[in-house]
Amino acid sequence: MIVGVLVEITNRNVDKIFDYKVSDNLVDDIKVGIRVSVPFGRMTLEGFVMEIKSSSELDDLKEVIDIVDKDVVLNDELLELGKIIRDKTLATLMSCYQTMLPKALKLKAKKNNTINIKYDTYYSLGTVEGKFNDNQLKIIDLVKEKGKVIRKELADISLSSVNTLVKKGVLIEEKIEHYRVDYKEESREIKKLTPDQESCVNSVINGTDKAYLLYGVTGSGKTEVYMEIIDHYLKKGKTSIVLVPEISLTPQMINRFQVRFGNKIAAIHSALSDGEKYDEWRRIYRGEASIVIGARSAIFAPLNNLGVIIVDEEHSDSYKQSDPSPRYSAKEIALIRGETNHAPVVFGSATPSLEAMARAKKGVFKLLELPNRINGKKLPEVEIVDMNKNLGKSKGYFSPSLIESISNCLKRNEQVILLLNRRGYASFVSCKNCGYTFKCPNCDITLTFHKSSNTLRCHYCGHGGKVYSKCPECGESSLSNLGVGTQKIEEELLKQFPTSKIVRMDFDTTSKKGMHEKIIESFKNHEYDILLGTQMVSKGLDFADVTLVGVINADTSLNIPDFRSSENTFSLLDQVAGRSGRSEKEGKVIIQTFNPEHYAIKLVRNHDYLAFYEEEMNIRRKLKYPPYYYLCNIRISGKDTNYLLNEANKIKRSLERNLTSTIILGPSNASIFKMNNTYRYNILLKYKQDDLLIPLLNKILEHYKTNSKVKIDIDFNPSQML
DNA sequence: AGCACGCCGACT
DNA sequence: GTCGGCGTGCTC
Repeated sequence: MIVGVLVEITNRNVDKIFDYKVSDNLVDDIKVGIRVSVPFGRMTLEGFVMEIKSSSELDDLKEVIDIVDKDVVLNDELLELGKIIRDKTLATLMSCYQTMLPKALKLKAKKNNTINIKYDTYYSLGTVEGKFNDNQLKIIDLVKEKGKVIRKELADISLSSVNTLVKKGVLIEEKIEHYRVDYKEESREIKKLTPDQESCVNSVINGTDKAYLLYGVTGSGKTEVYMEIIDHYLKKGKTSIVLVPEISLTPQMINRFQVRFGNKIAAIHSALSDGEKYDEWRRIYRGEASIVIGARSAIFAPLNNLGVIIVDEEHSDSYKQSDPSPRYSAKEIALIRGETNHAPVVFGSATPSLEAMARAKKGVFKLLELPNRINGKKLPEVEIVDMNKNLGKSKGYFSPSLIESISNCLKRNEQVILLLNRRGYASFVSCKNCGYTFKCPNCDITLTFHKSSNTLRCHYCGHGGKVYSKCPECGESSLSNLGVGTQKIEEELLKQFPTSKIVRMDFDTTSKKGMHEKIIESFKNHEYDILLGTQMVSKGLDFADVTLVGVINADTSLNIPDFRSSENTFSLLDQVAGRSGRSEKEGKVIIQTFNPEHYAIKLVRNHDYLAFYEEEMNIRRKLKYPPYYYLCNIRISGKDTNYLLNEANKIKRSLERNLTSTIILGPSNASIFKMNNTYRYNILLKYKQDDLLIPLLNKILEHYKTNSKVKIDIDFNPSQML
């Protein structure tokens, strides 16, 4: 027997199958998809068995040293899926497999993990013979009564007595696997669905479409729809995956699923330890959990019999992995797994991504709508405050209107959420007086400020410009790249409302484990009047007494150098607006901005997503952005700038020579041009369809794989390009 | 990823 | 004459 093994090195030079002989004593346990250890050069490595065969083209083979797993860790579906992801992302196959597995099962070049299966020790009765003392008799009686007793219980009597009895054969010791995560019994408390919700559920469970877009306003009860669909498949013996952005994977959210489905769920989130994640993985693998709820990587859950895949908050950019390769989109993988398992995929959002809505309009996804809030309440009234008119009056941060609304809200003993928009809070220049920002004439994105060269540059095409000392719009010398933090806002807020209780929720205050949850709980319990936070407060929170949402600065996210900045801004504002007035009391929203006429802000007033969609689509078409064109970013990095730029230009010329229908931009400096003493250039591709692109990029990667001076990273549909 | 091989510069 | 720099190439 010969096996083809993919070894645990994530490097293009060895990302291929190596053949090994299998000795007779291992033959019976060899399966495709298990891990084995093999000699590799002078090293001993682990690797996945990719194929089993009887002959090899080489005749001098080494032998497999040992088998690591009894059971398959990569089943046929995942093995195949890895190859698809490799082909789509141009990552190494090994990196694709590594991202599919929990840390405990990843191959380990070094002994970097010692995550073990946890066992509980139990005792049962053996042959009861001889004389016993009091402790021993107590133990024997207890075991006799219960049949099997956990070590901890016997330890209360005497552990040394237990040990003696084991030695004599009176007690038999047994280790039983124990999961670190515990789920309560389900209560199967099912809420009555509205006719709208019911119709959405029926469309999916009776439908024949491969994918659905559930477009439902904030508070319209999308989660209930998901749960009902899942329940339908559960009753048919089928399993489900629910993808949620990590930020909304809160204990409350998990609890909602647990209340309904009890221990049939497995929740995979960042608060779990590696050991807990491994336990959840095994429960899924063994079919003990049928509903997997988790962030991006949960799309790789080793479920059999997949019935449906839900992608909640579909517009979230967290579904795209951008940093370590493979740069995959969990949404795309959801469609692939859906297709192979004949399972529908349901994408849900109150502000769908343009890509999703465009596909829905084309009929690629079936559109389902929930136009009303579940409690019959209207969406909150939104007031847009022009901060240009508030200059000087309120030291910038709070308009009289916001102050008044907060004050009224506090008087009524209701609660306030304030959003400090800090997205991409960085290096763009804007006028403090009028809010003017510098934009690229070619790409219509905000230019980024480069301190070192004192220039403004476009990260898409490389267009550069000098920094002005005066604002070209209003002529004031008030250009700055300053920003504010939540701490500063809290101080200002306390000056205005000295008796109010304010809690901050941002990266700093939630970095400690459990703090996020704690802040939410205490705010819910009315220990605070005002919740002040960054993007974290915009999603999923559901507080009955919040009747005012204030956005302190709507513009920051509008100015980030990204063609999606308008989309992200509209989505953020509409989502955060949805936190207000979710229960009986009517809600209000105040948005402070320097750009009151910008469509991404103006259209939030009437929650007019569809008007925003139309307007933004026009821009995308004109500027050749998604969903009209696909993007692909090629990053070229290395230590030697001159050499690098020369190679980048060579790559550009090669692309130009071979691709006829692709637009090629750059090379331009990446926004963080120098990082860890390596320099980075970007070449950006825009294309509708180009069959020659992937083969050509593969050729380029092949050409540079032995060149240690140039590193090439390719990112299809990048969510951001740093 | 490691590790050896190999071909040029500065030393006992 | 040798030690050692790290560019290049290979690992079933």
